Amino acid sequence: MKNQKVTQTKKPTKERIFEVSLDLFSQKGYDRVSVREIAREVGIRESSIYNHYKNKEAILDAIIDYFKSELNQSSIPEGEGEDLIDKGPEVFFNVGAKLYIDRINTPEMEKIWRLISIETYHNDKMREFFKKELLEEPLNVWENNFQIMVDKKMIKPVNPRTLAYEYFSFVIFLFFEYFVLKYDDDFDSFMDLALDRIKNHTEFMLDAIKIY
Amino acid sequence: MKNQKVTQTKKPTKERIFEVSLDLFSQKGYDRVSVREIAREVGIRESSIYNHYKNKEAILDAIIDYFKSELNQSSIPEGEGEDLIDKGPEVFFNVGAKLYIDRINTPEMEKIWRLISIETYHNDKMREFFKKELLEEPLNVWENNFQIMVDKKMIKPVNPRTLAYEYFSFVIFLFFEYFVLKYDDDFDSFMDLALDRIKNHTEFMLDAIKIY
DNA sequence: GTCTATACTTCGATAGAC
DNA sequence: GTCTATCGAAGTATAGAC
Repeated sequence: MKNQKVTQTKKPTKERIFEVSLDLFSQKGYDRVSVREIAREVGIRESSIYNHYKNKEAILDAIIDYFKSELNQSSIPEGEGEDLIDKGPEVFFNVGAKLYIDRINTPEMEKIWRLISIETYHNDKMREFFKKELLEEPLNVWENNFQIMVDKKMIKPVNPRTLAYEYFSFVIFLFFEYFVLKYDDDFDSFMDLALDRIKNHTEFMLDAIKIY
Repeated sequence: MKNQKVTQTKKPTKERIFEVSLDLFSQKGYDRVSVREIAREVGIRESSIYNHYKNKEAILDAIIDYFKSELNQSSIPEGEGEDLIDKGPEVFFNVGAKLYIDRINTPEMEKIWRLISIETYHNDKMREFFKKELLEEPLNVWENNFQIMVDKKMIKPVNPRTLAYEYFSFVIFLFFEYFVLKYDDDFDSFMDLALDRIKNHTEFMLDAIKIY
């Protein structure tokens, strides 16, 4: 409280650099944002940036680290998956959808998703992260779940890997459509746009695989 | 023949600039390729580039123009769509899949697809092109086709827009996976990778909507 | 921890000789 | 149509005073 006498709640400079960088990176991409620009927006000189971050890339790394830690917090608790499956495919699909949406729930996370979408295209580190953590790992989880459902005869005996692709490719498509194609068109959040579409998708899939 | 006396078939400089630029752009993205680099690869000085193209962006425009003209050549002849539908959903899906694959059949087209995938992220012109020509238009075509099939009671009465999304989101996903995530991993062509996957996808969809 | 000043690099593009 | 030479703008980063 000592340094915040009046109305102004002054954030540490390092935090302001983080926020401004995220804003700019997510709008224009890492390459198209200069250190000068960040400094100007923060209200300091470029050279001062280097008192807080080793270099420009270190800012990006900090953002991704933040993203990873947030992602871990919203993941499924170990072992709870199978209990959920027993409640039937409907429930499982709904919880699954909610899980994705929860990971994009704040403005910060939405910006970082956008940033990752951009940088996946020309940043090797980012592409590997996307491939492993955001694509292969979820695909494996879904395949495993479908396998269990098939084994328990809760759904038709379709190849679980195929089902995983059928389910998840639509999710990736939604991300692509929202974070790449529509990002500047309007300011609806991902949630508003995605909920109905995911509902249609899960209903279609349920109809396709449920046992009457 | 006058200038090609010996073994060397010398392409015009303008063509070589086109080819080299496409190579480099598709590997590294437009921004990360310099005019100097193009010139070096072609074997001339940077200033000579400007005798053939007004500026760097004009090279990119030429590539996209080439892409558009190639795309038009491989599209469905007007009016042939409905005849095809009458042959049943199986045939229609197969022809549809072949249509996509035909558009990526040459190394040049594959490179341009990759380039478009990259530039869609930060080039406004490119993004609009992708949205209209490569996303919305095909979605509308598929929706229309599904509508006809529903009307003719060839498939179950599912919302045709939903079906269009279900079908097409998988295709977009394949593109994304191949042109963005896997591009440097191996050198299989898109065709080799996609054929089986598309087959699984169309079989799943057929099973989901066909009337027994 | 912020500033001024500056080093160093790379970029797209042009002028003008040949 | 190619070359040499060069410009101006913009980028990242560092040194050192305060």
